[in-house]
Amino acid sequence: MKIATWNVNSLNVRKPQVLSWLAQQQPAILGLQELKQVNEAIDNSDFAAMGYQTLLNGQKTYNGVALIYQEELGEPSDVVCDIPALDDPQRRVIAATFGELRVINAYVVNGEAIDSEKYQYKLNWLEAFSNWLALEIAQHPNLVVMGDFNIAPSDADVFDPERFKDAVLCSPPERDYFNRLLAMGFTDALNCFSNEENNFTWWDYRGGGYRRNHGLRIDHILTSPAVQAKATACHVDKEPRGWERPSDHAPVVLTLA
DNA sequence: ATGGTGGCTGTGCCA
Repeated sequence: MKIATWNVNSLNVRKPQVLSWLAQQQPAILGLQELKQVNEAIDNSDFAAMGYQTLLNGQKTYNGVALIYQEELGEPSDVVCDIPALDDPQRRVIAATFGELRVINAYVVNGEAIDSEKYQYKLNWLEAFSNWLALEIAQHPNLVVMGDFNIAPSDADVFDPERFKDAVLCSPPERDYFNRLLAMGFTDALNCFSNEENNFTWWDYRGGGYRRNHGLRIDHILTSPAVQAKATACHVDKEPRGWERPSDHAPVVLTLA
């Protein structure tokens, strides 16, 4: 059983690629970020024809997240589209329970630059997000938290650490929030299974980032201990990043026994 | 080289 996350940077543009990738990889659950569409603009029948159902939390132009899941998983329960205790008009989270498995899919704030207001919004957002995850991991032994975290956890996750030193995506306060999640008992699944250097998930469109492998590892899958015990692999699927008109992110895939 | 590209909007914003 595979669980995956992918920032598609517009579902409208990337939907054919998402459908191709679903057919190729057959994940049980796929978390998408940056739909950039409202729910009403998304035609679920394309997914249904392939045996997938959708849970959508869309937004016009920016943000927007979804969970795409195999219909044989049955009806999900406890669907949540907002972080409790955070008044946030931006559509950045969607969570649901599939049988015994709780899944949270998130598009963390980018933050732009550490001297910007958006960076403060990011830290406030991460505070509420981490508080919520502490409650969730206490309630759900089988929990997966995945998505675009917009945090490179360590210098090994950055193609040029000097260039990104103390910059947004890499600053100590952001990394502190990521480490806070690990301290709660989550495992960084990709980091656990792959010791490869340069295991990047995002490459800037600008400056030939992908061609030069100027990437960062900012998309993650975090597993609770009971889920991690069932995990047999976790990897970045770089193939779609090389397709025509790609997203700037590659999918990350967790395999469970 | 303080740039570059891409998506969506609306003549800029966001990543």
